[in-house]
Amino acid sequence: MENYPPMFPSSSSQFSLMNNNNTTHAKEELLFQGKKTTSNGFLGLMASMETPSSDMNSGITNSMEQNEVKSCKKKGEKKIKNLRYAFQTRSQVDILDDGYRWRKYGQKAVKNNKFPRSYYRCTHQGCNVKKQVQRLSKDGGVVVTTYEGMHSHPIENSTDNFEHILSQMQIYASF
DNA sequence: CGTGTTTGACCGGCGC
DNA sequence: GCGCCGGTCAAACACG
Repeated sequence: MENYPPMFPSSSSQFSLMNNNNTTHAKEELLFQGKKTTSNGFLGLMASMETPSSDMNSGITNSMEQNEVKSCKKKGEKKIKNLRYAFQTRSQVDILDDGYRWRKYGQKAVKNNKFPRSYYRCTHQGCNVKKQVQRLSKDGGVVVTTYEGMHSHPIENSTDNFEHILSQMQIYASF
């Protein structure tokens, strides 16, 4: 997996948290102050995608953050440079179906959090996109979804995936 | 029968 | 070196 075109328009709003004094739990804190650039209409999209999921929950606090994880494994540089996208969504359900098919492969309890974290992986062959879903112990209504990697294949489920919604939104927004 | 979930074991990195 | 901790594996299980 090299540089596939990311499915999220992610150009300018990029800040890396690797230089900060991130202790272990500072990473979760950073998710809250993700800069939302008004340029991409993506956040609005995310807002719209969680509404039809199950529970119109009206309060939307999602932030997005991307950091390229390079060179954090051993010494020097690293072969796999993963892109990580962390979303924070206010929803009652953990499963935010984005149109891809995910297989759960693990669940662990994290410290400083009473809710477990779930690990998912894309079921396409050759597609190593992973995501992990976690919710905050402080506010159980907030779900943090972290995508890792980029999909190298089209979306399978053509019905009500959010990219489909996005394309329609773009069509409508062009008027 | 195929596909996805559950869940304890396992493993590697890191701090002490 | 050891133990903790976060991430992954895989066998058993559930469900259509």
